[in-house]
Formats: sequence, C-alpha cells, structure tokens
Amino acid sequence: MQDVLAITKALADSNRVRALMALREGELCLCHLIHLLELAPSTVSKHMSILQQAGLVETRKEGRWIHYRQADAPAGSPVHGALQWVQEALADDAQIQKDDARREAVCCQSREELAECYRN
Amino acid sequence: MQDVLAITKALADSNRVRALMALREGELCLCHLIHLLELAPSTVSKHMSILQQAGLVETRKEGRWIHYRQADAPAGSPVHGALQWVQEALADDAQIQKDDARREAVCCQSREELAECYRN
DNA sequence: TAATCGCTTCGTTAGTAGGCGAAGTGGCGG
DNA sequence: CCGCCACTTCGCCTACTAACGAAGCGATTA
Repeated sequence: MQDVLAITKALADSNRVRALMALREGELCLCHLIHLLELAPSTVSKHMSILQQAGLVETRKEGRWIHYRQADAPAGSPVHGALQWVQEALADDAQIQKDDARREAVCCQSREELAECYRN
Repeated sequence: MQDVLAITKALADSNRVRALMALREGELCLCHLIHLLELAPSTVSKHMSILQQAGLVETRKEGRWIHYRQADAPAGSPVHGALQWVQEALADDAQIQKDDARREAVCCQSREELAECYRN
C-alpha cells in the first residue's frame, strides 16, 4: 500500500508530472528541468527527490551533474504500470506538448545559459 | 492534465484507495463504507465525492440510499487505465485483504447495525 | 404532513505539502 | 588546495487537505 501511495502522491502534482513526461525521450539534468519548469533549484530538487523515492525516476552521476531518467522497472510492477498509464493519459496534453517544444530549446542552450538559474 | 491530476490526487489517499478497492466486487452504499473505513459519515461522504469528481466511481440512487460502484469507463481512457493499475498493484496488499474480509462482515449486518454510525 | 432516515454541506482545527532563499556538501578546475 | 559549480538540505511561510460535529436537505415512512 505504501509503495502505491508513494507513486500516486508523486503523480499528484502537476510540476512533477511535467518533469516525468519531459524524461520520456531521454535523460535530463536538474538545470534542464529548472529551466523547463521555471521554478527555484531547491524546489525542483525536492520534486525530483519525491519522484525518485517513489521509484519513478533513477539518477546517474556524471562529474558534478546528475542526470535523471525514467525508471526502467520490470513489466508488471506498479512503477512500470504507472509510467505506462501517465504517458498514455497525457500523450495529447497541451501543456506537455508545450513542454516538449521547450525541452528542445532548453537542451540546445549553452552551459552558461543553463547555469544562470543558480546565480540570480 | 487536470483530469489526470484529479485521478492521481483522488488515489493519493489511503482511505480513498481502500474505498475504491472495496467496490471491486460490487456496489456498496455509504453506510457500508463508513463501517469499513471507520470514519465519520461526513468524512467518507467527502472522500466518495472526490472519487466521483475524478470519474473513478459512479452512483446509483435507490430510495434514500446511494450505491457507489467503480466507473465502467471505456477501455483506453485514463479512468479505465487507473482502475486497472491500482487493482493490479494492490491485488496482494495486506490492508486490502483485511478490508475484503471486513467487507463480507459489513454486508451481512442488519440495517439497524449499519445505521448506528449516524446516531452516535 | 410530521417525523425520521441516509447523506451532504458548512465551519473549524490540526497536519501536510509546495514554494522560496540561504547555507551546506561534494566533485573539478585553476 | 582554494574556489567554483551543480545540487541538496534547512528554515520559514503560505496554502491546501483530512478530520470531526452540527446543521441542512431530499426522500420515505408513520
């Protein structure tokens, strides 16, 4: 029960759902997600931590960057089912499509542009 | 997005999940659910209203009783997918199995026993 | 038609969750 | 090894949510 509730609670916030959907087509590091969601670094970090606790997201450390990706849980597991469900349910969502476009732009930004969010 | 969030928020509370799972094998009226969850009538009413708003449950009015049942949403819809997912994820859950046993007992209770929750 | 029944709505209270900025942590580069 | 960079943790504030009892509402029963 607790693991299921961790998943549903993680999915019960629009910013976390947007972040999770942004990871559909490959991994992103935190600064990408900060730009995508337009929230403070500490806020996004907390959101990703909640997604990770629920098992929906995994991380990969590369130097001082942390790359987030959707978890590749075994088929039939609650996490796998939840990821399948949310992606199918939001395939045509307007906000997600806006984010997809923005994701492209953000990924093309230079390291300097991405780092601005930490300095201001 | 909003409809998906309504579903995940509805599923992000253990009492609502328990109520929803109790409706797997047929409809129940509010007094049954009150006994099952051991909460105040107003609280259970609110929970069921949230599940209904999310489209996860439907109601049938019969006299002064309101029977709740799981929604039979079309296959492929977010609601259908969510119901499938939660039932698969919690098939072997300990709390749900306890509730299943309790459900049997509650359904056998007389109308007087069921009505006590409104009087005390 | 008056009383009762099953449920809902209202108002309140306590606990939780999301947001931010400031300070802390650990890995890299100069 | 000193400072910087990407990220996390902490402390605080605001807003929301779950819980309850009391009062209200529509439908049935007496």
